[in-house]
Amino acid sequence: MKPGVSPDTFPPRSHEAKRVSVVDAAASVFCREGYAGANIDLIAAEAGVSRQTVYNHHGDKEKLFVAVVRDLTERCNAGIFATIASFPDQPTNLEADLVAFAVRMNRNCICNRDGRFLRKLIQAEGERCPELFAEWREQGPGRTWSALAARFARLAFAGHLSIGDPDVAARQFFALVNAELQITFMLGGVPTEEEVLRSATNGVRTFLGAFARRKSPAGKQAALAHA
Amino acid sequence: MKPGVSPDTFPPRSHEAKRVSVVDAAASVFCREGYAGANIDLIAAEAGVSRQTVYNHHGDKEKLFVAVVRDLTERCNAGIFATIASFPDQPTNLEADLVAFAVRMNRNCICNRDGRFLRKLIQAEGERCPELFAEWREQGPGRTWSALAARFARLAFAGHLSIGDPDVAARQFFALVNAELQITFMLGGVPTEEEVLRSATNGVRTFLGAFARRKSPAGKQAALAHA
DNA sequence: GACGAATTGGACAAGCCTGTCTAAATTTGT
DNA sequence: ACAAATTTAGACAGGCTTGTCCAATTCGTC
Repeated sequence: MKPGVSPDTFPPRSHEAKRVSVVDAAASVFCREGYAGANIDLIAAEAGVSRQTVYNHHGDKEKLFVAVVRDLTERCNAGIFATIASFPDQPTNLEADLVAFAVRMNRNCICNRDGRFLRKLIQAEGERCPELFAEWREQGPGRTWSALAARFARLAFAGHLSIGDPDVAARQFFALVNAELQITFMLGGVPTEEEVLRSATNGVRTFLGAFARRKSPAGKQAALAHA
Repeated sequence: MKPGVSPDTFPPRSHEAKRVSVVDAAASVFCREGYAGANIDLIAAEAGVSRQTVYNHHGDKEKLFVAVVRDLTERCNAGIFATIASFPDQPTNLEADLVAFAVRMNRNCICNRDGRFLRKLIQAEGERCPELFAEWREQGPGRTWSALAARFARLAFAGHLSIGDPDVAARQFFALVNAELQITFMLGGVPTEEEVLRSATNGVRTFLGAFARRKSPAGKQAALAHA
């Protein structure tokens, strides 16, 4: 019989599943307590395994930490690129499409578990492990920013935007869209769906105020008689 | 020493100076190593005092940490308000004045020692001490943001900007102006003067692209009589 | 059902850190 | 110069954590 239906206890897991459990629990504890304050016993308990299993899988605390950061980086990158794939290359309603994209990016990459944890680990331990986080910087921002800039450049090329430097525009887009969430992020909190939507709406509006083409390139925006 | 006889010179200079040394060293070590990883012996050595002196002045590690955060908050707030006082209320060249203001704010409040340390402590330990950082939130952002919003509202009232919500505009201004420094901030680094200037210039340009009055795009706005 | 591999729980040593204590040296105010 | 307060170095106990070892148990697979 399979005793895996009890919701309170851990169902039986494979070798690999336990490895993942340990990394997940370690991410949570490292974030909550900091590297020095993280306790292997607590990680083991939170993962539902014995302490010995943690050592069997990952060697020691430092190696476990590295595994956590690599894991989070990989998963976050996957989420970011998946979301970038949904960038509105051919928008029907530019403002609404960009807001929706910004909200997706927030929900799937920035505010979700992996995104919050990775950001906090980078902030807290970045200086302690220069080479590890230099690697993250190449793998993460180094690629995602240029991918995003390419999308904005395409929007501009198609006549939807009037952009000088696409890299600058991409960074400013995210700065604007998250402008009202900074303090929540700083304190490690999770913004509500309403806050995310409001910040994104305000941000996109300002972004388009600066970068939207004012001469009605495609014809649909001609309805908006501005000044 | 007779207590109460000389109310003007209560604390011997060296005594108070040592207290400050300890707080400064503690800020540095708490930031570098995290709260749990911070070692009182190291703090004492870095402050140039004995460990016992640390305990004499501040009681225990937790109290020392609280003293550090309060100290940094106070000093940062002073710097922020001093810089806000230099906000260009009557700009001669709006873009240049706003860029200069943004650069001042960065140099004096965000990138300096106190600003970097306070930000890192908030990010790293904010969740561990909710009441302490709730207090910071009231004392710091709660006041500085509304003061800044008031300055932008005045600029709008004077006809230099076309703003919907001044609070939103203030937050977006700083988001834009620091847009290109985010990763450096995240890793605890200090941007160069050139990076700060470039980010501020790009940010202000976009900000004005969204909020500058559109009536006279290329002319000198200072020529208009202020009503 | 049986066998090998993985897992568990607990004991264990070694090291580190906090916070206290003491006696000696130093500084401060008068 | 004197007396009180402060500072210092070092020792010290108590607690906690890491990483290892091991015997007993459970799991996966044939």
